[in-house]
Amino acid sequence: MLKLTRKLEYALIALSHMQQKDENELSTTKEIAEKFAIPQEILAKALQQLAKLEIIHAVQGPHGGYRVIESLDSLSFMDFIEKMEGPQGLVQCTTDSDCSLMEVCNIREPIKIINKNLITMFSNISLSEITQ
Amino acid sequence: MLKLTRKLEYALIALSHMQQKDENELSTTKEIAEKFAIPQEILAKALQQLAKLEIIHAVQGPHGGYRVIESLDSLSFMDFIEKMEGPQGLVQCTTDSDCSLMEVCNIREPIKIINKNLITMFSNISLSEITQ
DNA sequence: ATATACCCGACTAAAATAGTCGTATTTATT
DNA sequence: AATAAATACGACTATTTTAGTCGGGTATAT
Repeated sequence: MLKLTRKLEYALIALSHMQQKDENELSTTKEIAEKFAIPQEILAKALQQLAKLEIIHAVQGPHGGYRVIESLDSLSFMDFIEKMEGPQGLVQCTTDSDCSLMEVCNIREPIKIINKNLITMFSNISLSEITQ
Repeated sequence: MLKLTRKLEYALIALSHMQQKDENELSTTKEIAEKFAIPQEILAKALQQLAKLEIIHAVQGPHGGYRVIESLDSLSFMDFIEKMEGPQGLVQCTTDSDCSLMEVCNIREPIKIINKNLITMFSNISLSEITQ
């Protein structure tokens, strides 16, 4: 219920792994999948998404692979999550604004505040703090 | 992914509703379900669980219903969540300690810290702040 | 007795998450 | 030019979690 998805976990693990390497050294899906015992196909998708988001750069062909593009300092954990998984919130009405209870709901405001605090907290964490 | 379950939402709405009332006034499942357009059967279960957890008190028979027992000041949002839904954490290894990655995982420590901060934040919120 | 309300377990449905498969594309190497 | 190593990507299936339903109980005021 408050758990990160595996996709996020795998992406973070991969980013952390790539971050350790030298500037121009590439990592392949296979290499990472084997090292961390992650299903290759699903890791592949996560990496493809990271590439599309321009968080990593992809090099195709033999001897290809991925490397981190942007400094992960400048990307917050919150932005990362939302780029990967879409808008997030503790309740539907923070992202959607079409909840059937809307009119009668008696916990909307307090929950909104908690939600805001949660998002603030995650926004104050840079990705590089996680991937080192 | 970071969303509260409906069970929690319904329970909070019901608690907030009951909290408005006088000390000894009872609320029935039907009354609450109708007022907030919540499926009666599922609300019933949530209320039964709250009763079992001794957060509310049940009175059976006609003219029965529920009322809040303990002051909701003394219960934290985190405890409430875990009483209702079991142990929570951003990743499995915070609650389970049997993740296959365990040995190789390179993001365990940083995620653990974030998790701890999240739990601390939720622990510093009292239920009464939400139900007023 | 009866009706109202809580109690509870077993079941089904729906949605979100996780994982698989097949095929295409790019490109270094031979 | 052929091959092989790598990414790209959509369609599919499986699993797990969440949500909701149903059917039968028990307690008790009237």
